Amino acid sequence: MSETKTTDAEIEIAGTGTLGKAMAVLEAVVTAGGPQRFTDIVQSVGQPRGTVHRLLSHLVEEGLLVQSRDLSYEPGLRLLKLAHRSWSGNRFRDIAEPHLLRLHEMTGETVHLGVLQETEIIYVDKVESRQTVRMSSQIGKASPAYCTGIGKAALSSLPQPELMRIAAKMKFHPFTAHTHRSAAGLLAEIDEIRRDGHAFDREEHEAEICCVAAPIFIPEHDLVAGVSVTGPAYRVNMAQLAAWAEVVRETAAKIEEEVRMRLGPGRNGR
Amino acid sequence: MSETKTTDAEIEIAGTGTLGKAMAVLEAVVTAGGPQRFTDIVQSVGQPRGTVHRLLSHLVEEGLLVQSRDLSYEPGLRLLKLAHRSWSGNRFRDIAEPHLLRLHEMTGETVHLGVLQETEIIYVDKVESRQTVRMSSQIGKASPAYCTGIGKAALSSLPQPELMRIAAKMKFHPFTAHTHRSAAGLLAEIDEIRRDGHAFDREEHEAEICCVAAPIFIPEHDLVAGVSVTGPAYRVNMAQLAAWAEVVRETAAKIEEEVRMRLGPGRNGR
DNA sequence: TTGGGGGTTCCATTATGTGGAACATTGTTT
DNA sequence: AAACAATGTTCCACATAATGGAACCCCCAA
Repeated sequence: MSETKTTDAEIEIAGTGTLGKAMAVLEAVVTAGGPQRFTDIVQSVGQPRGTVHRLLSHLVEEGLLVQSRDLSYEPGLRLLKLAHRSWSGNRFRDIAEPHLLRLHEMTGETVHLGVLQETEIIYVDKVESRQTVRMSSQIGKASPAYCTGIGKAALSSLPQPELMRIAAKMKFHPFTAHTHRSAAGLLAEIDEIRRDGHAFDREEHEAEICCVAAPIFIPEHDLVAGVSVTGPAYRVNMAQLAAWAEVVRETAAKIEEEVRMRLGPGRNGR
Repeated sequence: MSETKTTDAEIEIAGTGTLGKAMAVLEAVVTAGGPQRFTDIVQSVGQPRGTVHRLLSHLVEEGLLVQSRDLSYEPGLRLLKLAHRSWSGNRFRDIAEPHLLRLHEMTGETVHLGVLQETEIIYVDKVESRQTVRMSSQIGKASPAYCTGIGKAALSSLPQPELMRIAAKMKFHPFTAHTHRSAAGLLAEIDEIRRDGHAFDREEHEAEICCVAAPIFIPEHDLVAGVSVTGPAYRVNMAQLAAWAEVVRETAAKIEEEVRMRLGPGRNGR
């Protein structure tokens, strides 16, 4: 009933019934990055005050948010707990882990594992080089696909129509002087990446940060991902990155193979 | 109405209306630690098939779960993304971080920051010693309070009635030969911890793993937490831990102070 | 062909969520 | 001190959206 209406008006921000609204509120608070007061929240999600208030109290009861003494709302610990369990139970990450460690040993630099999710890639694991200032966990961080090594590598393994669909949704924010400004440039580079089997990030997302990445593509499990080796430009120049390209490709291939082997084909033909 | 029934049978797992049920389903899948089939899930949450099925599809639409080709359900990446943002926007962790790094430099061993949540402590940050096998993220992990250094330290800062309330809810699982088997022993130790200002974990949770911890108590923000230095028993003996006790206490004190300063009093009197 | 164990869909019923408006509280202005 | 504004909370008539038992549809094995 809810869908037969074919309402063409309020598409987009609808969200799935009640759960959707609750998640929108949760997202609003979490994304804000600081304590949010009731009125702030009402504004960011465009819902009536009464509704938002009830949703908030439900979220608090569930431990997804906490309300502090000054009445503002912040993320609760339930989210961390859930995420930890979902992360440590993730088979893909688990299979990839030893390969990431090996790649780290070979290169001495930071190694990332990321999964493509529409237009962005989400980091699911990381092996750190020494003492990077920011210590653990980029885990869960989302970055745009078009300006990261893993992102471009992952995109390159998609079938062309799918690539085009996703590219059409991208917004090309110019993070640095080297960031792609439009789909055209990206798509051209993707052709090269398909030919080479690996992608570079030449300070496209963050200045002074470069990487080489290779795609991991397992369509049977709807998994489009990638591995990368990242380092500061002053330490790893392009020649160095190019020299690592092969081991990165090999690592990706091994992960791909092992995932295929251990996870088997999704038994349902399509 | 669902509660006025006073059904004494399926108490417990009620949950706040629709959101609560959805979270129960989510929790069931995430906790299982592997792909869950529809029937499994129906069993673990005691809800009718129709209901569970709808909840699952909503959770999938929201990206909290994904359904794989073989029809089984697994955690989706939305959870990681949310958790990352909530973690990196966490002021307490942010304030504590430099102190943790300093403590790590002084001791050379792994440093943890954990928050008490009823009967368990949840790790919110970690500075790793070298290459521990398990790399990043214990972050989000929950461990029982009664057998961890941070847990006992945190408990020791609670007012007695609150301590008793929580102690009454504990289930004393004997992880090792040194684990407290009952509240009595724990409470006695807590008295000592109150006197000393620090707590030890003498292989009570995991064999061969010891730690010293000190409490961080900020009632104005309902924050009961702790810091610890952890190491393998063969490398850090009790004498070593005792020697570190003071810097651990100092670190805790500094974090406490800085949090008070930067977060201010919760402006509402009570 | 029959039986059984999944998973999915239907749909009448009503419990649940909805949201506008009144209310309470605190801080600011005249 | 009275009027005002801004913010959070509560109420409640209303209808939307969740409910859950039953029918349905596979695929597989006896």
